[in-house]
Amino acid sequence: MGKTFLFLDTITNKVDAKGRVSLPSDYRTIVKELSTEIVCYRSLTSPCIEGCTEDLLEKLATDIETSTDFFSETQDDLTNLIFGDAKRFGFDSTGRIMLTEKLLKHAEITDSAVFVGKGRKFQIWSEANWAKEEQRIREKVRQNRPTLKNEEGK
Amino acid sequence: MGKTFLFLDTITNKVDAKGRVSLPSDYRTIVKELSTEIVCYRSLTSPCIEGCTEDLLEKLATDIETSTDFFSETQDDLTNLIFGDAKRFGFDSTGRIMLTEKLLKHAEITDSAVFVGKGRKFQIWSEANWAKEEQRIREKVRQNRPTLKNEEGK
DNA sequence: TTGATTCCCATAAAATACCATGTTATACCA
DNA sequence: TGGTATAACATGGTATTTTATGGGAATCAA
Repeated sequence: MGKTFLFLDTITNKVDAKGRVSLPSDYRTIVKELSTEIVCYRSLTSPCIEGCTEDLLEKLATDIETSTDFFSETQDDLTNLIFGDAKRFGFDSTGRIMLTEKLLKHAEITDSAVFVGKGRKFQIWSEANWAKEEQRIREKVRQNRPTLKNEEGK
Repeated sequence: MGKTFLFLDTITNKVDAKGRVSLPSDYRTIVKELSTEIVCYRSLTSPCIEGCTEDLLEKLATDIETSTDFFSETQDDLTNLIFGDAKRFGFDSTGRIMLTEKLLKHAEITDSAVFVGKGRKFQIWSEANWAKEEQRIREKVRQNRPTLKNEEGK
């Protein structure tokens, strides 16, 4: 069991004409420490990009393999959905990754990217969409105090 | 505890008149790192080609040997189908493989091949069939979100 | 021979590494 | 505590490498 690391904070960086963005330096530290890479994919539920370490996906692959069998339809659909959309992103010596057109479009990002830490994962939003989302979340919490015991309820 | 090796992303490459296709460079990297080879066979359930490293097929063979009761007779038959259908594909110095007529026909591929990462495996689709398949899966997810208990890590 | 497969070369485009600079954050010292 | 030196960072620009892909020569089988 190695060390664990959390993606934290909310950081806004510029996206240049080629789609390059600086990965927040805290995130880069995590990647280096774990000797892994960043993987990003379109969020299934929100107009944002989701990211995590390749470690985490690797673990997911193993879990899927052991909980479903080689020929199951579930395994087929799940793996298509997750791994087919995910892409590995390495950063150069200046710490930048190059997001793809597909991801940028899904998240409606043009010239600014907001990195939002989510623990083991993080998200990348456009400024406008993140402003809306943050407001939505805070509003929801104000009206309905969260509880850890019942997260699945809804 | 080595690096992780996952087939990711969705990449479309041309199939030229001779039947040659570039294997995505990420995939080639995996093959080189593992000192293995690519194996392809007709999907048992979809109009697509399925591929993986020879390593994985070996693992499947071992699994069958050591836990015959784990596999039903039907599944055992299916594995026979796979091994009988599977063929090794090496890529040339420019990174291309040459798919067989049998495989191309099964997947209805003419001039474009879509490589879809599935973690330990990948698939190769025609553009038209993949568009349909992706839509089917995303529609399914929209109506019934899969439970990925391990998505967050442990 | 013919038709197919493998290997090699050429090139355009895309991805990546590298360099330079202004800015911000951090460390250091009086 | 305040002020300055230093390091880290974000970001624009450029150079270099990798990759996909077309075409041709060499090899091989029937």
